[in-house]
Amino acid sequence: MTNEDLIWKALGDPTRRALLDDLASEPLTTGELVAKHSDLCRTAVMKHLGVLEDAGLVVVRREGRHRWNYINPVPIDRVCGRWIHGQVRHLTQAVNRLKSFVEDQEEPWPQ
Amino acid sequence: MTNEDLIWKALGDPTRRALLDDLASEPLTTGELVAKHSDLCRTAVMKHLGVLEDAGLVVVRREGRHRWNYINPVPIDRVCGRWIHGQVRHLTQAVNRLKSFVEDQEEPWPQ
DNA sequence: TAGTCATGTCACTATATGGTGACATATATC
DNA sequence: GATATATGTCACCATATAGTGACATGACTA
Repeated sequence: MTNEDLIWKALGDPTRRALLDDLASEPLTTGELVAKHSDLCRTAVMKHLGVLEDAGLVVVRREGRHRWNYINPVPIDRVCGRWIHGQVRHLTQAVNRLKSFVEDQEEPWPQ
Repeated sequence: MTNEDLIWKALGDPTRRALLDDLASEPLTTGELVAKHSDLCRTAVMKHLGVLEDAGLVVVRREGRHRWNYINPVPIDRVCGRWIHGQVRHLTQAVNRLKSFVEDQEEPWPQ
């Protein structure tokens, strides 16, 4: 399991992306995050934070009895650069291929 | 489960990202993809292709007894634009927060 | 020091997921 | 038509994952 795999797996869960969204604007304690997600118990939030921390997407600072969770956008940017831009590099030719085969189809392809 | 959730979930598996890598350079039949992944049985490859198709990341064209799998980079680009760029937008201030708190720590934060 | 508050940890459950083999269908080829 | 080939489908298994409640730890506060 490479670090990049950990990042993708962490981002694969909608709850974890929501947690990252919360942390994007400001660091929050675990308790504050739990308060924002009334549908989850505290243990579930902590598990998700653990996954995000293992992936390096969240960095933790302990202060007294508080645990401050910081988003770490660097890995996101790295993955975006290495994989997604690599994919998008093929966009033009792939779209051309799609166009040429869609001419023989009735249904349009997914947006 | 929104379409965006399906995309992230599909990208969360390393095997599926490898399949997309294969399709990035050229469309392939299912049999050709199976040949490229000797560690997987054909059924497993087809399941992964089904997940990618549900997410709209792969488009299928049937030709006789062949099934041609095309990558569809449009959703990847859309997700990259809507979520990742939104995350990276916070990069500067987040990095500043990280820097300021790291001054009080010994260990550097994950790369 | 006693109590509370926030966090950490453990055992457990239900479901999702990745993987497989067996069998069915459809198409090209002899 | 008989056969080989590529794909489709089904039931099944093992494991990973998300989630929960109960309990433990550790720090602030009266």
